[in-house]
Amino acid sequence: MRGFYVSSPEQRRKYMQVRYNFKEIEPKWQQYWEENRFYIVTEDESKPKYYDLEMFPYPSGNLHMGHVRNYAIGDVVARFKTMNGFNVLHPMGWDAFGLPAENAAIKHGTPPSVWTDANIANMKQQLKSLGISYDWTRELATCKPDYYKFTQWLFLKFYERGLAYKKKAAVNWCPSCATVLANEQVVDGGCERCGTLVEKKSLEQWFFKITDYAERLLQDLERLPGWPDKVKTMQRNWIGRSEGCEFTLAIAGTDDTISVFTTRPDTVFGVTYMVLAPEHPLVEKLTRGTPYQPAVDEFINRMKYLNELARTSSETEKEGVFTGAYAINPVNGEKVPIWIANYVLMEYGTGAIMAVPAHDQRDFEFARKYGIPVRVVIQPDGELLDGDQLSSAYEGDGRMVNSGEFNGLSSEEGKQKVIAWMEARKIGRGTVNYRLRDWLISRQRYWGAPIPIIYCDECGTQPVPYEDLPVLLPLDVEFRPTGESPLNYVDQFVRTACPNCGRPARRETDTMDTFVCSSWYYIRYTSPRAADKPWDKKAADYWLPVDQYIGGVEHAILHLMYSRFFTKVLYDMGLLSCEEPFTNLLTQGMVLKEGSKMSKSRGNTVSPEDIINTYGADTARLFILFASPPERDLEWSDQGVEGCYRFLNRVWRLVGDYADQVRNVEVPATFDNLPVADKELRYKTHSTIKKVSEDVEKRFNFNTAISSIMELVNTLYQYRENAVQNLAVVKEALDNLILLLSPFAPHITEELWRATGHQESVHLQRWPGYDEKALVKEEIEIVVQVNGKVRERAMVPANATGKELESIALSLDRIKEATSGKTVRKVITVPGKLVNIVVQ
RNA sequence: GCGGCAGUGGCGGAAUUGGCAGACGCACCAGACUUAGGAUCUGGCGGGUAAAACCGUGGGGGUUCAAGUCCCUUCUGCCGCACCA
Repeated sequence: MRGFYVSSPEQRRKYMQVRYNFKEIEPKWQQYWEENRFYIVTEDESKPKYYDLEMFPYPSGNLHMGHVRNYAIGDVVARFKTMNGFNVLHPMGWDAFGLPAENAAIKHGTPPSVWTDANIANMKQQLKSLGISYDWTRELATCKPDYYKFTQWLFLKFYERGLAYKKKAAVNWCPSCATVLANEQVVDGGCERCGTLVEKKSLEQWFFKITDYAERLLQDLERLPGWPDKVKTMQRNWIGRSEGCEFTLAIAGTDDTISVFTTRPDTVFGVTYMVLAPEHPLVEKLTRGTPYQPAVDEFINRMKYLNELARTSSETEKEGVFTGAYAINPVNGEKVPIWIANYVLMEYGTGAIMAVPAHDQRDFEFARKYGIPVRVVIQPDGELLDGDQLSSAYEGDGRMVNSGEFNGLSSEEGKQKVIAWMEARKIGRGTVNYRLRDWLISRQRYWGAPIPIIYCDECGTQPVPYEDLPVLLPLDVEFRPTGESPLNYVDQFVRTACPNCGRPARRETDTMDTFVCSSWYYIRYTSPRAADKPWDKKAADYWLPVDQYIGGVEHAILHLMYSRFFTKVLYDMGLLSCEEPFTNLLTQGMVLKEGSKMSKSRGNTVSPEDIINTYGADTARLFILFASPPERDLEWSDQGVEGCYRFLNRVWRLVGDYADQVRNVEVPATFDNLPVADKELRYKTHSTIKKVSEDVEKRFNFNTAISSIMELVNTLYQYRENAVQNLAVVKEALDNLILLLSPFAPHITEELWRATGHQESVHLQRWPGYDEKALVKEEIEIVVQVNGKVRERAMVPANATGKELESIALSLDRIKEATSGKTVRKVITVPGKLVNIVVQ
């Protein structure tokens, strides 16, 4: 370790003299805070509440720098709010179900529960060594029966409401994790966790009906001014609302119909063909026994073996085959050919489209490839489009043409009129479609909350009665190398009695997606030991919603949308009083080293434990907050850490040197007739209070808050050079320095606070206010510009008017020089800032 | 392709409402103290010049007395979405 290498005992002794002993003071104060129950809170109606929450971690075994950043940010907020008189709830827990525990079990033979408990113990100790102000009495772990009992309880509530249902569906299957994935967990066609290419598999699975809430999830984003626009935009895109019209077309020569969804009913006269998704149920019926069947079957088979990515990428060339069937366009009675094509998806809309090549780029490309006519039915102003000449589709607005009775209408009017026309004939209606799909929550894994369902041959699917919860996960299970969930082999688990008829029945062996567990943990924290209900409503009503939520932007869609969904459902059930769980959201950036994300595979990780051992928790926290504003990525720098360590030592020496002198000094309420040097120190003290308060409260810009504290320290070092010093002014500066620094570096400030004569903990103090009078300056420096370039600076009375500034500026020697022989055309004055003289 | 964010010294970053570009820190240089320094303190530190002038916030154009900040255009990087009818 640089800085700690010393070669002789004398050197070591001298060395240690100038460095504070964090190894002694950090554990000392951590123990003191814990013994004195500093951070344990209860509901208190006399104070405003503040719920400060950081996303709880998966207990992988070790804290990484991203965690340290997350929790350091949260702790500054918690301590700052506490000092400002809020009753602050700041809890921590463990998102403890999940696949890594099973992988560890297979690899090392350790049961997932044992492995997880050990990891939690280790990480908890690491968190404690950071000195974060958590109320540990509220600790929870989602893998414990007293928690997942209520995850199951909530599942049953959803089931009762028809919001949990089972259906057979083509689902995303990760062959490596041997489980299904939610749509949200498929990234670029691969598994979010391991990257393996996802396959489609048809399985009976449990879903949560999040689509019922699509509109509210979208609308209520408006109610979240405290969220970053970026996250709201991502959620909006994910929900993917589009307004349009669904209508049916008859199939020529049959009694069958095809339903389609379109956002452009105004182009319906431009339909020159139809497309069904290859999986569309009508395809077989239309082609069976026809000369077209072999080609169609061949095409469908080929599509089946293409993975999702290749199939749905916009890069993929459009292709398709004609089915031999025709549909009747209801608006003009035309017969149009029905094709199947790769670019139409069964999952969206009705799985079938009307194709208008003149006004849809995808249809255009397909039509050109297969020689299908392109008919213009929308003409933009000042242009005359010709379907045969077009080089791309015209997707903009215009006037309807070739559209019978609708000719001349604008696209906007046309949409309304065509929908009305279809509604009048009962063949269609205006509808809204969402890209959002229902949330698939089944996982074919062991280490998760069992889905509380029983299958009885007589009674069918039966929910486990509430009084039988929790459905306990057996802890002694055998992992076989089949990749299959070991729950399937545990007879005592699978075999049960039907709650309805009492006959032998089987338990569901799938467990729930861990995102279910993390969708309600912030509620459980409000009454974590409630034994007969998931939470105490009074406690939840007192604390919720979370005032400040802090975590990585990687959860922008999944966790944050699921939690919003849960909150809305629970609100509708009357179990919660708020409709949105997180009032303010801060998405922190990543911690990088050498420009890329820290990861074991890259070998560029920095261990928080090592940093804490070498420099102490205060230094680690300070650096990570100082190096970059929280929402931006942070480049790790060992030298930067060193710099923060140096700064804390500088504070330590400064306060230490003054400690004996100021210990018994009283700071008066007002100061009168101070000399300039003392006034300037007071100005710095109070302007720093103001700056740090605003940076922390309004902007979360901890980096600039810390830099202004550094400036105060620099000013104090300079003041210390003065022969005559006012110890009351010094004490005022030191007290405030320690108070301002305390949320960032809680241990060293506690030690120094006591050293300067205070009996009570620094963390029980009020956040300092600033003295407006100390910020008033009689004289200030202004800048004098000629033609926008700085030519001189001048000290002027702080309250000088524009006119006065002008005459002062024009009387300055350098300005006279710079303007001599030129005509003054204009003088701009900004009181308190500058004068700009425009000359020709 | 669409949407969003960003681009400022050798580096991390600051400039909050259009008003002194580069706060603070790192690195570097010099001095002091010193048996010693990888400790500490003091000073310097965008380019340029003897000193000035002058140039400088990815590039080009514009608005303005004044632009890192506003407008147009363009390049680069990152993130999200991506055949969603």
